[in-house]
Amino acid sequence: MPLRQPDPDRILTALGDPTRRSIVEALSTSPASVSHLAGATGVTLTAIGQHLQVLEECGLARTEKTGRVRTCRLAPEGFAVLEAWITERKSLLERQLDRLGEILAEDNE
Amino acid sequence: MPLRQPDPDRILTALGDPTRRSIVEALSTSPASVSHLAGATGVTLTAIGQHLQVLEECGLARTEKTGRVRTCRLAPEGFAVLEAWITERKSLLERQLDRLGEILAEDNE
DNA sequence: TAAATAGTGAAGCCATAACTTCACCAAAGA
DNA sequence: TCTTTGGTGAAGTTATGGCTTCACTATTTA
Repeated sequence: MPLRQPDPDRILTALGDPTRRSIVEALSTSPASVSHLAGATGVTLTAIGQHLQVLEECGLARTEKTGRVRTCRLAPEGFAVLEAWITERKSLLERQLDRLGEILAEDNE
Repeated sequence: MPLRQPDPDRILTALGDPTRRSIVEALSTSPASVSHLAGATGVTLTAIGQHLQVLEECGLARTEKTGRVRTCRLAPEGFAVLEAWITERKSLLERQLDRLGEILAEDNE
């Protein structure tokens, strides 16, 4: 059972890896099995399993096993958290640029 | 001169590192010098320099040197690109969930 | 001018994380 | 039932990226 505790730190760490990004890319089209993902990324089943664990733990993916095949899909939670993080940085940054603008305006008086 | 060629891959790789995230965090409040960032992160000036290069190359930061002090600030470009990336994944994912909903609805007829 | 401060560049160390192999289990097909 | 397919777990290897040190340059201050 994965924790699925999405915080920006974990999420960004997870997305830092190119193979995991490939998995996300593949899953953004449609759900897929572990072996399908292995084929798509050119990596062993075991490796995919390990990556999936990371992706699940940070809320970027969800998986369920029916019979002998595990179906993997993206999860909205992680992406929502990540989006919120970026939005926050962007607004902080804009505030900075505004202040900079004010200072420049004052200097020109 | 850094390339400053922002693509999601580079950006996510860059943000995969905790120290680089600390730098971003620090800079989201206000611009800072290299030594200030070194103090804030508990890492050498050299290390900061290396991280800044990465952040600049992917359009997340910008720096300029006046006299002997290099001032570092966040750059909007990288964040815009990253935001676009997430938006894209989110919408692809929603499309998937919609399709899933339709299928479930058909099954219940 | 001397000393201190801010940063850069090269070179090397090292921990970690991604990956593999191997052995194994369980479901599905022949 | 035997075989194949899909996946898991443990254990080990290895490349890489983050960090350091050291030597150095360029500003700034005393």
